Amino acid sequence: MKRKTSQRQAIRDVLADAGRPLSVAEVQDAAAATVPGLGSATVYRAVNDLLADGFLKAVELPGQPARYERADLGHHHHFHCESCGKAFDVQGCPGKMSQLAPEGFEVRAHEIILYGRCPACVAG
Amino acid sequence: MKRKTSQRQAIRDVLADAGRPLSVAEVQDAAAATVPGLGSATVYRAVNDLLADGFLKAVELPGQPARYERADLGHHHHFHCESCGKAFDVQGCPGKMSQLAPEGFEVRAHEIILYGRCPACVAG
DNA sequence: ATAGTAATGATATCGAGTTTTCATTTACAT
DNA sequence: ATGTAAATGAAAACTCGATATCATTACTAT
Repeated sequence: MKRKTSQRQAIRDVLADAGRPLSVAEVQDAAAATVPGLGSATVYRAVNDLLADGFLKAVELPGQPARYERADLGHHHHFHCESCGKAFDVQGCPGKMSQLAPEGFEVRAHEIILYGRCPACVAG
Repeated sequence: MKRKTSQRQAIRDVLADAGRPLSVAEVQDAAAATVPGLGSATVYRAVNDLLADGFLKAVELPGQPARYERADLGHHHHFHCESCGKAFDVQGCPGKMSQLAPEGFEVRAHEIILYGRCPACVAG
């Protein structure tokens, strides 16, 4: 049976409150503040369970380790800061992406990724 | 000094005529028809040289090995077939992507990736 | 034709992310 | 409190794309 542990609770909390997609390394760093000594294997296991539960969904960016965010966020896209490497959510979507595809292609989904610098990096 | 070999010629030809981004494995398969026994290390080396020459540019899709296509193609985006795994070019772009980003974000570039089934897989 | 050296191909190695192993710890039903 | 089985953490192993090594092949300037 499934058990509640401080590790899993901390990992879930970090992801629930992040407001942006986090990598396993980012989750580990953040959750280690609550649970010192937290191991990466534990984070991987917890994240995979949260994915299976449907609480998280994966955000894949080219050439990057997978990030994870709450599955209940609705349609949106992502911004990848080329300076600090963090990923952010961007609301809104131009829509009608399917029309870009040539005749004969069946579009099931789309992803838009913006690249640039986040506010913190623009300021710093 | 640089030398012309049948391998490099075949690799360049395959990429020049592909009409879509090819992975190293795809290049190897296609070029092996012209140059039997072609090794993957040779393809990696030739592709890296063509990148350095500016003849190719890399196309990165999430969770996929890098693909390569001609650098002279102009702004466009990509379609990834979830059935056969091939990548395709899609012309056109909704434009004004920068407006999606929240205040304070500096957008330098964007990528749009469509997912679905290509005509061959829809038919098959 | 020959020498010099870049290119090739088989193989080993690397590197980053992720999973597995396993001894130990710990949550939880009893 | 106790037993048992799930969870943890450290380390090893694994995956897979990409690079490096090295003996051999084969362009090309002479």
